Amino acid sequence: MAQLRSVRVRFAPSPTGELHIGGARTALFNYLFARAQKGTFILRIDDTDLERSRPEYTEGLLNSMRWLSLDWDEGPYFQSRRLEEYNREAARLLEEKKAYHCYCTPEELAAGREQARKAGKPYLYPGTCRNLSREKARAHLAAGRSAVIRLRTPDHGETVVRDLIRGEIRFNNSDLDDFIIIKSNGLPTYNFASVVDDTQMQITDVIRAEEHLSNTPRQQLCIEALGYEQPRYAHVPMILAPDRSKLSKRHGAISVEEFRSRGYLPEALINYIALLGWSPGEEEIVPLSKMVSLFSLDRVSKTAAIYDTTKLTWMNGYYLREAPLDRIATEALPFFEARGLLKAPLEKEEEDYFKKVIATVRDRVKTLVELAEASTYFYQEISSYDPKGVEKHFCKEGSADLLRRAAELLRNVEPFDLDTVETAYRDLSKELGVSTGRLIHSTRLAISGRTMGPGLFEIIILLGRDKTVSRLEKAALWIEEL
RNA sequence: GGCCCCUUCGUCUAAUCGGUGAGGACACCAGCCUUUCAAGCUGGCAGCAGGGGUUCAAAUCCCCUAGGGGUCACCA
Repeated sequence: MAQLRSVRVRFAPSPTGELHIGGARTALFNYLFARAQKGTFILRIDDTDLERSRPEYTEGLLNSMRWLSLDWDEGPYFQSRRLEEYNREAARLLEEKKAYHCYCTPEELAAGREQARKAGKPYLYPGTCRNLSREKARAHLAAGRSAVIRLRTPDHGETVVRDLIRGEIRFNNSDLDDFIIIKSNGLPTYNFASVVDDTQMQITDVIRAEEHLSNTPRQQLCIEALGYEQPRYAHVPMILAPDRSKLSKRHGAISVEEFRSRGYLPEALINYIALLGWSPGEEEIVPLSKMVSLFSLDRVSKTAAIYDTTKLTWMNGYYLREAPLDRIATEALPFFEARGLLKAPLEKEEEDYFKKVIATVRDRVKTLVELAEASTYFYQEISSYDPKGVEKHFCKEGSADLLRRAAELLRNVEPFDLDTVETAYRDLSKELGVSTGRLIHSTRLAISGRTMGPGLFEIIILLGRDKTVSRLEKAALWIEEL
């Protein structure tokens, strides 16, 4: 079908918490759709819930979006600054008798619901105030009752939602009641505010989580009453927690900020969440720019996905290994600072060394937290030796001597470079009549405190002659004191 | 409970008008490589929720059952 209007989509979070991966993925899909269609991506903050909305959450939301490089073209718009729009539209509906004031108290409504529950019947607002006489209304007002505004919805017929992902979904209007569009505090409800904004902002495609599917007929009814054109809808599957329940804070790391602080790279997180509900085709490692050219809604699945950080972690390791060194250095620095290994800003020399350390260590870690952890011995003296390693490599006869001979060798070897040191080391092991492995393993433990890590000779060269020699001697002494 | 959506390896998914030994990725296991740990390479394990139809032929279409999820607020 020919595209008449250029595409306009929006991501409309409510600032009641940090951006979590479900929201991030909805934002991503909107972003991809907009970019793929050369359309406009709008950010709107749905902050009509006075109780729960916090400005600091808005700030966090924006930060997370920026960090993920989900840049938007318009906004952020704030619903709280558009209240006159909702009131104007509501007034028009009132005028046209498509909406009406309702004076029922929350207590009365709750009582009705309770009664329905007891009777095992579904509760629908009974329409008490639907055709209230002027006198009755005045009486309620005089009695100090406050009013809400409800939409007058059809009792018969059906409302059909045409969903780009799920096809036609039919709802009986008789199952829908006259729901509230303006609360007694004068603020619009979600279903109404959302619709007024979407129409006024000329949103062409509403792409959002499946949890909104059931609300869609209500919104379509609003749009119909307002006399506007319906947007297209696409409800993307939910992301569920590992226990199959709806994502919430109790499920551990689910906010973008948390992933960030746990040492995940934005490109890895983006790539991973894209795969939750969307399939790029053959290759799963897809950078954001590539995603744009590959993205289409008909490759979005209908099935809810359970998120599982195992694959994300693998992917993070991949990006950690493959990304340009400078980029990793930038991302890693805060983690090195947090461990007290470095303090920004770095001197030129410090920075060069830092990059060398990262280059040798990054191949075997999966997160930036691990990267910093695995780099400590390049910055700090050895405070303890791995106990299992001690048992294996330090407790054998002659271990201390072995290390002393190694120290002696390294003190004198020229030039102090990878090949020369390695050759000398192999020669030494022959001369001493021990396996090369034995010599290597005990050296590694002595200079890094660990049994695993980068190639030994890389560590030695990077650490430098002086530190290596002194650590070997220190270890020899330590063994003798055992 | 009413309404709505969904159901392919443990997890993410492919198989887009019915014809495949049901493909890939992560994880797991084994082997190779190797100074350790990773990485990499090779191989392996593992799935169409169940039951009925329709059809020469069903993961794919229809119905039922079961399971999961969502929603029914003066939350969004």
